[in-house]
Parts: sequence; C-alpha cells; structure tokens
Amino acid sequence: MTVTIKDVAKRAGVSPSTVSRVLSGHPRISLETSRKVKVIMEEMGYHPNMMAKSLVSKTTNSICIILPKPAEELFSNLFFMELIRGIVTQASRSGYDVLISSGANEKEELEAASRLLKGRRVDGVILLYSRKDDAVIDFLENNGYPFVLVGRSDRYENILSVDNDNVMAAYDATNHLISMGHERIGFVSGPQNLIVSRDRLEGYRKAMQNSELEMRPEWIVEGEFLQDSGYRAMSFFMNLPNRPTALVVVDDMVAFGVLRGLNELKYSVPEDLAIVSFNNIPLSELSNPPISSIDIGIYHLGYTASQVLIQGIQKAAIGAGYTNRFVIPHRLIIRESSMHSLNKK
Amino acid sequence: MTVTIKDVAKRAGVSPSTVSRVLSGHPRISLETSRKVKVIMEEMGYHPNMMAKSLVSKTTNSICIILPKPAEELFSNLFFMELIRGIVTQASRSGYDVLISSGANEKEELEAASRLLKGRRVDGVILLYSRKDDAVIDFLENNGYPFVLVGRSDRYENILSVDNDNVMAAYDATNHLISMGHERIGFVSGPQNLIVSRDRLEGYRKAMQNSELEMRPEWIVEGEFLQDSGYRAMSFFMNLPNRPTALVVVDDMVAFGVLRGLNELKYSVPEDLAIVSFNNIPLSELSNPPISSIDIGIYHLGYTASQVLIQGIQKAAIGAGYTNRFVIPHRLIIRESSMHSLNKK
DNA sequence: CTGTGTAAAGCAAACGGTTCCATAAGGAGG
DNA sequence: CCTCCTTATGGAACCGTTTGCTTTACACAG
Repeated sequence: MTVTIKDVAKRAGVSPSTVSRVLSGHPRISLETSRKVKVIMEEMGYHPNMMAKSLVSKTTNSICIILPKPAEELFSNLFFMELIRGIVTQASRSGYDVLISSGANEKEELEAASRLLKGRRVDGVILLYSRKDDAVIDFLENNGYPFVLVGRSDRYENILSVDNDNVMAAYDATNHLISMGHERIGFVSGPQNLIVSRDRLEGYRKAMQNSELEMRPEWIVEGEFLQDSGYRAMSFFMNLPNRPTALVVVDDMVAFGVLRGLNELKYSVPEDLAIVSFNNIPLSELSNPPISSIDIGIYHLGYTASQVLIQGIQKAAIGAGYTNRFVIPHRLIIRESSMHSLNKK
Repeated sequence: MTVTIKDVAKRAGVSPSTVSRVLSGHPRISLETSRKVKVIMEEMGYHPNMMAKSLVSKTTNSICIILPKPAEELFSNLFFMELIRGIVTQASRSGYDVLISSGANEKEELEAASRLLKGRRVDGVILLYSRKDDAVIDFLENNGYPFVLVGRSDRYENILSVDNDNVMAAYDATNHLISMGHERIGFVSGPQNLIVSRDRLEGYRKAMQNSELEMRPEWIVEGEFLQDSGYRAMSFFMNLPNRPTALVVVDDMVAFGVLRGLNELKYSVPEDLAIVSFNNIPLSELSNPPISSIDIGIYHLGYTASQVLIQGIQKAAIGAGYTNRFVIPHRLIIRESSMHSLNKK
C-alpha cells in the first residue's frame, strides 16, 4: 500500500531510525548510507506521513486564519482577499500550510479556535478583526496559544499584532479635505464595537478639532462595512438642511455605496460632495469617479502577520519576542473623488 | 501538559479504550459509564488529538484548494474569492477543514498536491482551473486520489467535475447582442490553454454562424484574465477601420479594463460600444455603467464542488459515484452596458 | 450446580514516525 | 595490548488514538 519508513529501511538493509536520520539530515550518517537510502526512497516513491510526524513532533507546520462573522458577508469584501493573499504567500514561503475557517458568531469562532488548537491541528492562528472585548482573544491569551491580531486590542498591550496607525490615517484623510477648502466634513463610520472604526473616528475628530472646525453630531453616521450602509448614509446626508461638502468614509465598499447613490441622484463627485475613504482595494481606482483612498497596505498587512506569527511559533521555545506591535505605514492616494478645491471661492 | 485519553481514563477508573468508545458513541457502553466519562472529559478539558486520530484512521477531514499560478495574480480576481467562499461554507457544514495552497507554476502545483496527498495531510483536492493537458490532473487521476475539477477536462471523461455550460453561456451572451441589433460583434478572449476560454469562444462562434454574421479574425483578441488585457483589447478595437459595435468579453475584470479605457477616451457605453461579459462578480453592477454579465453562480460552483468532493471521499470505500459531471446553470443579467438597441435605425 | 449466552469493559497491537540510549567497529593514545 | 573516544547504526519506547480479540461477570436454562 503506502510506502513507509520501514519499507524503505528493509529494502535498504538499514534500520528505520537510520532512514529517519537521513531524512532530517542528521550529521552522523555516512555519506554512503545517506546516498543509498535516498536512492531507494526515490525508487519506492516514499513520502513522509505528516500526521505521524506531527504526532511525535507536536507541530503541524500549519496556521489558521479565523474569519469572524459569517463568511458570506465578509468575503464579499475584497479587503479580506488581499489579506489572505498576503498571508498565504508568506506562509508558503516559510513552509507552512494555511487553513481557513470561519464562524457565524463569536461563539462559533471560539469553538473553531478551540477545536483547531486544542486538537493540535494548527500551530497558531491569525485573527483578522478586533472587536472590543473579544472572547477569542481572551481564550488564546489565557491558554498561551501563539496568535497574531491584524488590528489592535483594547485590553492587551503585549500581544502580537499587526496594524496601521488608523488614528493618524484618518487624521491625514480629513486634513486632505480640509486643505482642499472643505469645512463642513461628515464621517461615515463602521460599527463601533470594532476598534478600527473607533480609531478612524478619533482621527477624524482630532483633525477637525485641530483646525477648529465645527463638528455636528448629525455629520457622523454609523453603519456596517457594506455598500448599503454607504447608500443609506448618503441619503441621510443629502437630505440635511446644512449638508457637508465632503465625506470621510470608513471603507471603500461603503464609499462605493455612497457613490452609487450619488450617481443615481445625479449629483456629481467631487463638485457636490468630495469623498475620501480607506483601504484602497484594487477597485477603488475603477469606480466612477475613482475614489481617493488611504492605502493601508493590505497585502503587506497579511504578509507581515503571517511572518510574525510563524516567527513567534518557532521562537516560542527560545523565549518571547522583542517587538510585539507592528505598524504598517499608510499613504493617501488622491484621485478624482476629492480633486476639487474650494479654496479659490 | 495536554490531557490525553489516558488521563481521562485513569481519572475515570476505566481503560483508554472505553473512553475512546464513549467518544465515538459505541453501542456497548453502559449509560452510566458514558455519563461518568463525559463529565470527567468536561472537567479536565479534554480535546481529542486530531493528528493521532488521523494517523490511525488514515483520514484527515480536510480538503485542499489548489490555486494555479502565483496567488498574486489570481487572487486579484474576485472570482476566486466567491468560489472559495462557497467551498469553505459547504466544507465547514460537512465538518471539513479547508487548506489553501498555490504554486508559481504547474510544477509547483504538482509538488504541493503530491506533498499534501502523499503526505496524507488532506483527503482530497479541488482544482480551480482546467488547462489543456494538465499534469496535476494526470497525477491525481493516475494515483487514484479524490479530486474535483471546477471546470472541465479535455481528456478525461469520468472525473468529478463541476462546471457551467460555457459554450451555451457564450451563445446566449452573443445572441443577446444580436437581438439588440448588433451585427459587428467582437470577442475578447482569455488564454487559449484554458478550457473555459475555448468553450466561450466556441459559443460565440456558434451564435455568429447561426445568425450568419460575418466573423473577422481581427475581431477576436486573446489576452489574460486581467484588466490590462481588456484595456489593450479596447485600444485595438477602437482603432480598427471597421470596428465592432459590441463586444463579448470573457471575464468581468477584463471588461472593467475595457470600460476604463472607453471612459478615458470619452466613448460612451453602450451607445458607442455595447458590452456583455461573464461571471457577474459582485462588482459588475457597480461599474459605470453597470455591466451586463452572465451569472455563472460562482458561489454555487464552489459550494457544489466541495459537496461533490466530500461525498466522493466518504463513498470512496463503498464504490464509485453515479453522476460525475455537474453543470451549474447560468443566466444572463442585462444591465446598462448592453441596453441600447440598434434595431430601430 | 454446571454450561451457555450476552453485555460491558480491558488488553495490546497497530498507525508511521522520532529520538534517547546502547552497541559495534575502528583508530588513537598510553 | 588494553582502554577510551569517536563515528555510524540499531533497538525500543513513545506520541495519542482506534479496534479486534479477550476477559469478566452475570443471568438464565437445563
């Protein structure tokens, strides 16, 4: 049936241990034996059984991505694809396999994490979101499992995390609009239980305060990271008596929704309403008009997360790491949706 | 350290085999013992070690998605995200984990497949592409590994596959344009080593022949499944002396490229050039104008592929399946990009 | 009271590797 | 010539489960 290490050993006239040593490049194996065994392995089409290997080494050489919320909603956001792409690419380079898993709610995520880690199926996990008071993080932290958070935690200081400086990013985005002469600037936010939403809102506030601009409560609308939220926010804003001339939008998908609504109502962008959003997914430049967006280096975020996690796993035995918070730089990509200056008027 | 089946056994005063049987719901375990053991397992936080389990059962309860080409290019296509979403959702429902893997070329894919299957790390694989003369398919087929192809093979009749009727889909798309009064219709194709490209081209040809329309060789342009290809095809077509009035485009991303070019040159769609494309990715309706596209049920394609594969794995022992080719229905979604009739003129 | 059938649980051998410890051979040093 | 290293290899235990075969303990029929 399957050819095992014992079959190879018998055929080569050596012991299984010797074959194992040849496989792992043990120093105390004569060149002659090593060559002979290798030839036989080739001949017999031997492949080590990963399960057996994992069983004794207590290591699986695989990591897992945990997607929060039903995959249905999530995946529709191009954002995650970019992230996964970065993760898979890096992991593959490090010789790790990537398992992807998702749950319908926090409880299911927790079950998945627990099953995979306690069941020793993966060596560590990457969390793609950070909520306030996240139970999954608690679980991982309390049990000492290797993990890295893409985002930041509001409660743990020393966990591995890869994130942008979202406060600063929002600050920059808002300032860009201000520099274009806008004074009435609205903000379309994401769910407030997500740290990223909070951070971006804070950056917006800082920029507004810094320029001593008025901040009306009705200029801040909260929604989901979905197109529809943008669409709804747009109708709300456009019906306001004293409506904003520009919008900072928390996510490109949401901005697409805003844009769709604006197009339907025949408003023009950026003349009637300037827009800057976040994430710069590959389609931001394809919309009509192309959207100014903060590029947060999504791919890089994923790539780094994977790298940091795998290093963490491998060095776990040696001792804890040095840096634990990695900040990926962002940069503002200015496109048509904000290229209209009010300064001259 | 970790709590094993033996620890539970000892604490419960029974043998490991008994605990194992409790776990698998063996009939010959007294209710009393079963309850006692379950309580102890709970108390001690026992979780079965999947590696050990896999080792003896020779089953991993996981499947693998093999992405061809560098993930870099591939993933940029939203298409794959939808597919993966369908696969992961279904697999998760069946209690399977999904591993994702990719290679830079056919050789690397083969290595990945070989490593994962021979190394007994996954029970089966899903192939997301079918090339002509694919070496990975040969490998899987010759070694009797369970796999399913999303697409179809040109050489094997009886392998499991999930596909659309792409010939018919292209036929429908082309006919739609014909019914709108177009007679000079061009075709932007994908790489000809991909079966899907060939099938769609054939459908276009059939429709044109069927309506006895002229087919000029220069009206068929071959490119990649990327925006740039569309952009280039567009410039080519628009510089033609006798240019087409409508285009059938092999993929939405490519159509976006066409659209971008057309917008830049201030042509209007559909008046100057009508467009119909394929796949209907979530963003097709967001472009300007929204693109008519053949919805091929990407999510459904993935979902079915996963289902078929897992059934195949589980029934492998019992005997081969019945149907082996599954066809997912398509339907044309008409949007603005083709809503301009030439008939009245 | 013995023989037999049955339910419940235990024993031990796998599964395919890794690795610590032991051993054999050969060479060097005394 | 004996002892002691060193180097190359073998032996066996173990990683955490599953499972076929036994064993044990009754209950009941003869």
